[in-house]
Amino acid sequence: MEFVGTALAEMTMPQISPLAGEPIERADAERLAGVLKALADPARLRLLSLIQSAPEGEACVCDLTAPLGLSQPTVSHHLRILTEAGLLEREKRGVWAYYRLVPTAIATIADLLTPPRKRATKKAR
Amino acid sequence: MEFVGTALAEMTMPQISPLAGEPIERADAERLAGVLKALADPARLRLLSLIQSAPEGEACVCDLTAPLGLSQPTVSHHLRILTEAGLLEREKRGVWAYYRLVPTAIATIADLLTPPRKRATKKAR
DNA sequence: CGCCGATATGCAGGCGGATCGATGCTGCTG
DNA sequence: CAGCAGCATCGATCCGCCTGCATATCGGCG
Repeated sequence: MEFVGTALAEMTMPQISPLAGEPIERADAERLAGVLKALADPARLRLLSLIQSAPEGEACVCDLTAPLGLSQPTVSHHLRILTEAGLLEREKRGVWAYYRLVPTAIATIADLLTPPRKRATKKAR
Repeated sequence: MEFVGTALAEMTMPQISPLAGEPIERADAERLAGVLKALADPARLRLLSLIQSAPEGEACVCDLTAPLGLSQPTVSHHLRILTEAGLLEREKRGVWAYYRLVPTAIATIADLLTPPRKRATKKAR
């Protein structure tokens, strides 16, 4: 369901802090859980790590299957989930599909989880 | 598996940044994924939120079943998972079991996810 | 001491997800 | 224009997990 892809944006804009202040709504919990579920997999964490540390910050599928020890369809599957979650972006160049991290996606998730050490609205830290 | 409970501490100490710098090892990925998996559930996110926003920052099972709309065994099950993941701590007082957030647990996860905003080693492309 | 209320655990059903092999699709390339 | 290489999709299998019902356990109370 690619609604997950929009979940990050929807939660980012109102800047809700799910784990601070008022109890979160069921819908917010499901959206955040959807994004976290995309992260909560060893293979996908390693994919993000591999792509982030790749030469140009990008990598194609053929570069990722070997380090992971997974079949190409499985890697494509994980990349698809990460992309739909809004964590990766895909660019097709010729025969290759290059994936790279969406700049602030993961940081956004981290901010959503971080409780407000400060009072009301936190700016930066 | 209560090894998950120790996962947070193990990752915290060396202050590894799974999603920054070198590609993470398989073991680190599995540990982090284990903790994230505990978070990646709507019911558990709402539990954390409810407990955090409760009067004394603590709540017993009987206070949580109604807001969640889940059966008591199911709520106990989720609380158990969160506790084993190191996110909650349990205190039995009389007949009641009070749960509260482990102070910096979630913030630790957020820090693990947060890429180095500080230009430590990587160039921020 | 026996009952009741608050939790935890066992058990089972049902659904989602991780994985792989096979297959289809699309650009290169000779 | 064949053939091949890189990816995505499909179908199937296997495993883990969320949930509820039933039951066990433990502490307080009459």
